[in-house]
Amino acid sequence: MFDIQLIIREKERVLAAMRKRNFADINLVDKALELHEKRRRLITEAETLRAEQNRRSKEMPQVTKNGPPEEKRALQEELKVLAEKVKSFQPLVRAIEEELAAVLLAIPNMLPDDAPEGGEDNAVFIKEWGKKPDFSFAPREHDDLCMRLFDFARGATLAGSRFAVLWGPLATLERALISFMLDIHTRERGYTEVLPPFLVNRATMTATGQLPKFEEDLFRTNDDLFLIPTAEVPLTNLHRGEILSEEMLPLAYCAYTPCFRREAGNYGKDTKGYIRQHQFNKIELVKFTRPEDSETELLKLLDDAEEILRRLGLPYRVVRLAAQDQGFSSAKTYDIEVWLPGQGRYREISSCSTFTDYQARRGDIRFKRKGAKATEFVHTLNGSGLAVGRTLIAILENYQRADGSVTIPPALRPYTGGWEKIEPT
RNA sequence: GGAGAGAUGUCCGAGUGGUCGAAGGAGCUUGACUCGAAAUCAAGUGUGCCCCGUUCGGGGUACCUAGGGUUCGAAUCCCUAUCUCUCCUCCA
Repeated sequence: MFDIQLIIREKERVLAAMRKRNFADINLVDKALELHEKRRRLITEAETLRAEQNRRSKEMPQVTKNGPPEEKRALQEELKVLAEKVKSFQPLVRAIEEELAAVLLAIPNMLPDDAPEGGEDNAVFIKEWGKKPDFSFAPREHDDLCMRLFDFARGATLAGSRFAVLWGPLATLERALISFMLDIHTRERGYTEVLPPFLVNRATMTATGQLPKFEEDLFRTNDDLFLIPTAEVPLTNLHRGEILSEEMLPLAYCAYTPCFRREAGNYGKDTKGYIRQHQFNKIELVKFTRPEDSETELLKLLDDAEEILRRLGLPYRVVRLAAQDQGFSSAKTYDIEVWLPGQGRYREISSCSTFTDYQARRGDIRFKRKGAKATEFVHTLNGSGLAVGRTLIAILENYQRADGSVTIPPALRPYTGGWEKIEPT
């Protein structure tokens, strides 16, 4: 929910941010102002009448007890008319408020002034880590290795395109990665592990920003529940409608969940291999912070995600997304991109963002400072820590050997029953 | 799936048609006491919106799970939904 007050106070800045995002419906801002003004006028009028009704109504017990019956009847008649009038405002006000809410829900989050201009190609390089492996042979792509263990044909039989079955060592490797990542985040990085529902309702999807605008990206059930596209959704909604106390903050949660995405609009993109699936596993990190802490907490969260790649010895770089490439609800996003030698390029493996108070506003997630009277919205942050399937791909491609076998990174071996490699298939 | 009970403020909990934004308690804040803490005592302590004055208040309005309804008037009565609990049924 965009803050109408911000529009009133700083319309030009809001518009500038929307233009920077290359957001089409810029007229939403004027629409919001207009509706807000209309609503104010209506409310003022309706509440004046209502006050009159309440005032007169208070006379009723007195009149009933002591007054003559005619006086009571007269008062009743009068109040009936007033009540009708007051009630006639209800549908008008509600219609306007619904319209205004719809408009405010459709406006993307504000951007910080230093948000980089441009789109996908304008991401700003932040840093890189690790040494790209040197191969004495032409490195293969992940699905070219372990060919029999990635079973896209049977995935298609069972469900359709963009579904896969993993066999044997790959299934184990995926499971090992999940435990490995969760252990690091919970034991070393202070996150509380959560196992949330994988299906959520409309209100939950609306708070984090997937609804109402992006329904076509989601899988929906007959019961009007949605399969989560990321654990960000249930984790961020954990405190929806709550007032947290300042001492609780920052809160840090992590969760393993499968993620389900329609991938609408990605036809023909990454159709080969395990890169882009309708269902994939992800470890997600979510934080709730005071507004003044969100910047530093974002950097910490980013480092928590990077740590997984460092432990696994996978080379990566970090970029800051340009305005047009950023998510609708996000104010600032860092992507971690892992090196994939088979593809010969970096691919996104984690996206770490601050949503400032945008999701908190939509989900009514507030906190109260010690000693303060007023409540404030928290800031919410999240990032992948990491996308499991893509980590598996990165291991295969970076640790492949000439004979088609794959070395298991040492840090992971306690989780794979001590295996040191996956044999070629 | 069947039968019944319930949902009140940060928490616990009273309230069954008007004087209820809501008793009481806990918590929290401030003050007193104290070298300090604890204990004790006193005062204060929900949120959104609208209007007016605009350090900071004042007035109004709405909110007692949500949405409808009855009524001049609803936390209180009726209907629906959601959730929780108990019993039965079923189930990994």
